[in-house]
This record gives sequence, structure tokens and C-alpha cells, in this order.
Amino acid sequence: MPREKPKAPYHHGDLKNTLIDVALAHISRDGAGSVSLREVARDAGVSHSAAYRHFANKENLLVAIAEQGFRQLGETLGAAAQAHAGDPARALQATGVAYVEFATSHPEHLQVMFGGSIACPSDYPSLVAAGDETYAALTRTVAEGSKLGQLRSGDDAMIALTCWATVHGLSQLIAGGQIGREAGDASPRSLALAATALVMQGVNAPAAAAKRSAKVKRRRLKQDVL
Amino acid sequence: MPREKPKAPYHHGDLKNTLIDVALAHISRDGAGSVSLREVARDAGVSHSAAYRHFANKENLLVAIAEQGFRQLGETLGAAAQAHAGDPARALQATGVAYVEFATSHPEHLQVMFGGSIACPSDYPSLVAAGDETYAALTRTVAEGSKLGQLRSGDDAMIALTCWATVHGLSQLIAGGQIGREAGDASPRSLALAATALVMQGVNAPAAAAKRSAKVKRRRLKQDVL
DNA sequence: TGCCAAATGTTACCATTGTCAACATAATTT
DNA sequence: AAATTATGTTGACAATGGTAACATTTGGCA
Repeated sequence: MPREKPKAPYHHGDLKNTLIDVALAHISRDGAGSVSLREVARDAGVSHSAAYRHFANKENLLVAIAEQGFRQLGETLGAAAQAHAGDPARALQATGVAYVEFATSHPEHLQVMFGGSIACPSDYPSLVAAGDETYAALTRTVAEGSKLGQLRSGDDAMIALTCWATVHGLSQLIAGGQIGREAGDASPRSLALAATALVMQGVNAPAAAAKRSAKVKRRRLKQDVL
Repeated sequence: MPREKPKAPYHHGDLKNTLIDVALAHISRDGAGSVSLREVARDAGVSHSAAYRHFANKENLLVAIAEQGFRQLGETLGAAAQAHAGDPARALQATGVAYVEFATSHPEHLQVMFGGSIACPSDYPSLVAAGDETYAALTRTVAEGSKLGQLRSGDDAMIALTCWATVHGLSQLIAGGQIGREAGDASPRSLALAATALVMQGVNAPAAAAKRSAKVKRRRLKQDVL
């Protein structure tokens, strides 16, 4: 007797999230550029145009993925900072390392968050908000460290931006396979540790010269060398 | 009398380069993701499938653009370093600033070089070669500075990588519009100057502690803080 | 010179894709 | 139970990347 097959119900149950997951799988396999809504739908076991009940268009699916990425990244960074509460310098480096670790272990998300698959991110307020919030964690830590005198005083925003740029750049380079031959054997974590340590050496308040006036230091920062 | 119209000749003359230029224009308008070979061909005043006489497929057109970008970037960085020959620390920072300036004034190229429009860059030896060569300029400068004792000794490769990551990350963030609200008014150049100055402060050999053994310093670099 | 091959362009065609409209079924509200 | 809303389905459309067959130049080479 043919036993009652599972008989796929007309309604999928949680198609929205399924679509996101399947899309992520495809992105990690073929890159964000070559993801096809129809193929995603097929793999989700659903007709092509069902996706449009959950996302206005293909880009909106990507936006959802990017948002998810920002949320997860935010949580990861928050946790890293939390683990060193009270010691902003340590917290700052830990945040940076966490950034690189997240990025390299979630390259699909990264690709969508920063890879330009979304034509005009600023069209999506939820996206910019998520990005801003992520960045805010960094800024807060820097401000805290600055207040405690742990960080080179002068321009907190610039310190935060430089830290962000370094870990972001490192993440992109690793994820993009750009640094295979130079440091192929090193784990992302160890690379991140070394890079952040180096930057922190420029960012930490110089113990010996701590008495030099902030004004002088700020001037040096801007005009130095070039 | 109908004067002899220019009567577009059957052969275009320099279609290959024209296609590249038109494609660049489209990328800068709509992003690398939404560039269409057919539309490019149309704008070049030629039938869609003519492009295939010059590029095996769409991706190969992008590869050509990326290569062009790497070549131009290489020249730019080389010139910047050259301008401070004999002073590696200065040369290093100048190279970094030049990187950011190139990136932000050629966002179309950047997008193709690093934006993931090319599914698997490692499939194109010419591309990896171009990238390597670009990076090599940086490495050389660092090695030189290290030899002169201008740079914190220990791990030259790590210094080079950190510098690259910082300027690369800064470039991506600026080009991606990610840092509109934090430092919107500052020019890319001034941001690059400040960021590189900060990193250089960690990278420069500490004048006072110059006698500390390299071994100790290397240990600090790896294990510091975390 | 005249002829042939290589280079370069063109048109016709195909499968795939993003998106929409019209229709079908399930879940929810009334 | 009836009506409304959510969710899926099928069928269409235009545009795209890519291939094949055919057309026009161009450049050697006899």
C-alpha cells in the first residue's frame, strides 16, 4: 500500500528563511554575482515566483542577507568587547580580531555586505542603520579608551576609522584570496592578531611621552611624514 | 546633393579598447554588477556579438579592466615611492596615500579589481601576476626601510600586510560610501594621510627604544595585548 | 594585379533570468 | 460557513549571455 507520502504541503512553512539559507549556500559556492532567484527557489523546492511573496525583488533578498550579516557581526563584536570590559585597549584589539574572524568565517555574508551586489545600499535605511550600529561599537570603545588615557589622544574618530579600515581591509584581502601566497599558512586569527597589535602600537598612548600636550600630538598626527 | 556621409566603416578600428572604455563608463554609472555586454556593444555602436571577437565572454572583459587597473595602480604607487627614494618611511606612507587616492578616483576599476565581479580571479594568471606585482612595490619599500633601521624590525611581511590592509580597507570604505556620515567632509587624501600617519606611528622604529633586541620586539608583536 | 585566408562584424537563434499578471489553495478572521 | 488575506502556481514577456552561420574587409602572397 502506498503509505501516505509526506505530501509536501501547499504552504512551505518558513519559506522566507529557507530562501535566505539556500541563497547563502549558493553564494558561498558560486559567488554573490551569479546567484539566481529561480535557482534558489528551485532548490528550496518551490516555484520560481513564490519568492516574490517574501521579497519584492532579487536585490531585496540580498539586502535581507546583508542585514542578517550586520546583526551577527554586531553581536560578535559586542561580545568581544564585552569580554574585556574595563580595558578599552584590549577590548579594541579583541574587537578587531573578532571582526576578521567573523569576516573570514562568513565570507558569503561579507560579499553581500560589502561586495557591491547591492547597487545602492543607501537606498535601504535599515542597512545603513545596521552598518552604523556596528561601527558605533568600535567608536564607543575608542572613546572609552581615550577617556581613560589608554589611547593616543587627539582624534578619536580617526583612530576608530583607522582600526576599522585595517581589519576591514585585512578581511577583504583574506576573503578575496588576495594574500594566498604571502601568508598562506597563517590563520586569519593570527594575521589579525599581528596586524592589530601593530596598529595598536601606533594607537596606544606612548607611555614615556604621555606628558606631551595633546595639541602637539594632534599636529604631528596630521602633518607628520608627508 | 546628399553629401557622402561618414558612412561608418564596417570595421570599427579599435573596438577592443572602446568596449573597455564604454564598460568603465557603465560601471561607474550603474555598478559592475549590472553591466550588460549587449548594452556596452550597443553604446559602442556595434552589434552585440561583435564583442565576442575580442573577449571570450563577459568576464574576460572585466578581467581586462581589472588588469588595466592593476597596471595603472602599480604605476601610481611606483611613482609615489620613487618620489621619496632613499627615505623608506616617507615612501611607505606616500605609497599608502597614493593607493587611497587612486582607489577613490578610479572607483570603477576598484570595483572590478576587488568587488567580486570576477568569480574566481585565480583562474587568470595575468591577474594574480598584476596583483602580486603591485604588492611587491610595497614589500620592497618595507624591506628597504627595515634594512635602514627606519622600521620596527621583526616581521617585514607583517608590516607590509598591515599597511596594505589599512589603505585597502580605507579605500573600500570610502568607495563604498560606508563612511559618509563619520567623516564626510574630509577628503580621501586627508583621511589617508591621517590613517597612514597613525599606522606609521606603530610601524616606525621607536627612536627611544631602538636598542631593544629585535627578538623581544617580535615576541611583543605577536602576543601583545590579547 | 588578383586570389585566398584571416580578422572582424552581422543576423538568427537558444536557454536562462528577473519580473509581472492571473489563477489556485490554504489559513485566518468575521 | 463565508469572506478575506497569505501564500504558491502557471504562463507570459523582454533582456541577457552565448553560439552558429553568414558577410565584409584587410592583408599577405602568387
